[in-house]
Amino acid sequence: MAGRPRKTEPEVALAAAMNAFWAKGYEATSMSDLTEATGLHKASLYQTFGDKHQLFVSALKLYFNITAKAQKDSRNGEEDPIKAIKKSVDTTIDQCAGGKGCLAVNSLIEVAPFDDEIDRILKQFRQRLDKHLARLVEEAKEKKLVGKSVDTKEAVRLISVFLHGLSANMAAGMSANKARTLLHDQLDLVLAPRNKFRRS
Amino acid sequence: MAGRPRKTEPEVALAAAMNAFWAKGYEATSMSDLTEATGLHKASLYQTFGDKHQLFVSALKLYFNITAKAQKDSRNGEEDPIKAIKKSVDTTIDQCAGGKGCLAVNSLIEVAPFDDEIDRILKQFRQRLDKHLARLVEEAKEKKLVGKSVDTKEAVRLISVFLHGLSANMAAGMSANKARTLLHDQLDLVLAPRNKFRRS
DNA sequence: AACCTAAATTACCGATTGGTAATTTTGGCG
DNA sequence: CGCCAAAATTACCAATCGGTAATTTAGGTT
Repeated sequence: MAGRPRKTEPEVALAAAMNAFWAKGYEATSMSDLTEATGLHKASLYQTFGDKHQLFVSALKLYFNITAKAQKDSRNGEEDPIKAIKKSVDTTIDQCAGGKGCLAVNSLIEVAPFDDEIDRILKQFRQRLDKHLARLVEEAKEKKLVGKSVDTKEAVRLISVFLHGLSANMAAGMSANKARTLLHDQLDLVLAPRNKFRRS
Repeated sequence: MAGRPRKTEPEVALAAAMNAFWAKGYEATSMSDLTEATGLHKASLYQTFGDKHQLFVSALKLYFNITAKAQKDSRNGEEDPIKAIKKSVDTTIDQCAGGKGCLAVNSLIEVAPFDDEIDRILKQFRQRLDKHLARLVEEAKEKKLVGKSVDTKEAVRLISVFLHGLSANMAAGMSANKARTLLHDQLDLVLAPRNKFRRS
């Protein structure tokens, strides 16, 4: 029934491939980069994961599962929703550290504009994270930790877009500490009670 | 003294090359894409601009000159520094419109991490734009249009990072209108008098 | 031990990549 | 006109790209 045993588990190889794409981007990561990263020969990669594009899709999905799990974990044992928000976004920052940025944001710029499937996946991913943040903001509003005047959707968007910007900067060398500092300032700004006096 | 007259001015070809890089990114833009875009044959491109990398450097520099000029123009005839800030960033948004994002931000993610020269150029570019914004914020503070408590450097960073995030989102389809709306909210937040009550 | 199955590996493919050398065309100028 | 310089063009290159077919190796099963 069983043939020759595999020397590398597909999950391990997929994680290695994900890291390769993460480090160099989709186009710049060649099949030979992937064989080197995974330890699998080219033909084995094709047999196990399909072509380069399918492998990238699988890698992206793995990235999302890892990210989603990290987000969930960051919530564990944290009652204060504000602190939960901070832990959540800090987790995101940590993921972007090391000059890599966020794989999702990198792909958003590099491949989503020319690839409908990737675009769909990334949109879905973004929506999931936004909803996660939105729930926390709503919770904070219910617990009066944040003013009613704060529009949840708007606040989430302002945070989300800011995170995209941080990822871009971290991909190009911004330190995790600086990113965290800026992010916390942004959170304070967005979640603070709004003053009603708007400039024209 | 003079040889055969050129049928395409180098500046025109360079602008076309810049648009090609802008539309597809550095890696994904092949020499044959560039010949098609510029109308010049491959060998002519090499003779005029050097290799692909040098051409990209020249294209980036052109992009910066165009951007700097647009920023300057947006200031003309505008007394109110706050309005000048809005016009300035709106100009940036307009430049990112059409699903292309900002060439500088795209390159920041795609090529800066692996290319010291590009990294240097982009850093310089960012600093220049930040200084431009900083001048306007300072001016606004002097004219009491913005509270003293606003830290100029910090405010500029918050705006700049946000712009990066918008560029990433616009590259993946966010409309210019939505981007403008978010950006204006961000400006209102950042430039509004800060409340001193910070959450822990 | 022989067999079967599936993973590993080798060898190969056409197309495209970035990049050059050699040649032809074109117009200004003496 | 005829020469010259520079742009245009053609033809070519090795290397690498993503992708496949054929073959070898290894281990569980009978």
